[in-house]
Amino acid sequence: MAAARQVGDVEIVSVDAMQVYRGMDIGTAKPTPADQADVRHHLIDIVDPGVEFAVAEFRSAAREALDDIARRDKRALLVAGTGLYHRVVIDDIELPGQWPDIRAELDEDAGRVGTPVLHARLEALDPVAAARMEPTNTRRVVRALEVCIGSGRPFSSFGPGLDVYPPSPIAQLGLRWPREVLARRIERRVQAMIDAGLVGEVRTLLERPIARTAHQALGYKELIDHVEGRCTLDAAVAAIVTGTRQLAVRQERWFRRDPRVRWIDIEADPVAEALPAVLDALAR
RNA sequence: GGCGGCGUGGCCGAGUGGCUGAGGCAAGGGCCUGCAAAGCCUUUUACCCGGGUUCGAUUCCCGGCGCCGCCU
Repeated sequence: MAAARQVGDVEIVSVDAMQVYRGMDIGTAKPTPADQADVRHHLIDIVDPGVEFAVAEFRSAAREALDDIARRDKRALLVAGTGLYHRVVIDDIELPGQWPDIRAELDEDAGRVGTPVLHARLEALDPVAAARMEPTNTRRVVRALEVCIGSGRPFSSFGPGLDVYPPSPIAQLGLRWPREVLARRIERRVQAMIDAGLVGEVRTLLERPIARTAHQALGYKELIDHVEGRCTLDAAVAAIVTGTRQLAVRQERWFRRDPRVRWIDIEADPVAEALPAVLDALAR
């Protein structure tokens, strides 16, 4: 926000798997209405929580937003929380497509015979892909098989893979906090969300159907458990805090692998400490 | 004061006279091509203290300390 305000012709693009959902405001730490009125934001509130929404849909929406911004001679400042979504937006990753029937069958098989058996099947169809995943990782094994069977091509033949980082005109900055500081900030942030009425937001959300992706959002799934009587509020809050801490570590690890990211170690004030680098990147 | 129970790694929690120590959580390290705020892999750390029995005790006995429950 500080950078966008200062520069003027910049619009913010949220690259976040959960801020896309309407009605999930407090728990996803969405920019306030005031902030959104001040600087134009994209990809926030674009879909109903009842809708199944995933990386492919996100990418098309992101492309449209970026085109729109370019057409109006503005510049985009992407703010990323979701590593996979971010990658797919900036790097032209080939997404193989979906075969729901095959997938449903595979999911059922996984439950019945166990994922390692499916992994063995994958090994026969696509040894390269099989070697790249743990035999127990149901999600990945099922998806790889779904693509092999559905497309008739090995899963590993799609695109160069996420581990290749081609040169990009997009400057990437990563802000990094010391773990202990981060832990304390997360505790405060979660408490602030509760104080701001997150439980009520969850109750409202539950009045209508929620699709899988929205349902598993950190801060929401725990509070749904509480609201539906499966745990105390304190337990839910504690789970959100540790879950957020773990997410932050996973995010850092994900982005750390991208050699194109330039890291800025924050000591106390992210705005003061990162703003020069952001402005510098925008100046190019 | 009496009686009973308990005391295991950062936390919860099984268990055993030796075959080197279930599991879960947390923490550390890592993975990731359509659920990604999700999913998965991996690593580290013990048996309250003192004495005794025994070839050998975290496990049995005695004492101490601490905690919990019941009684007075």
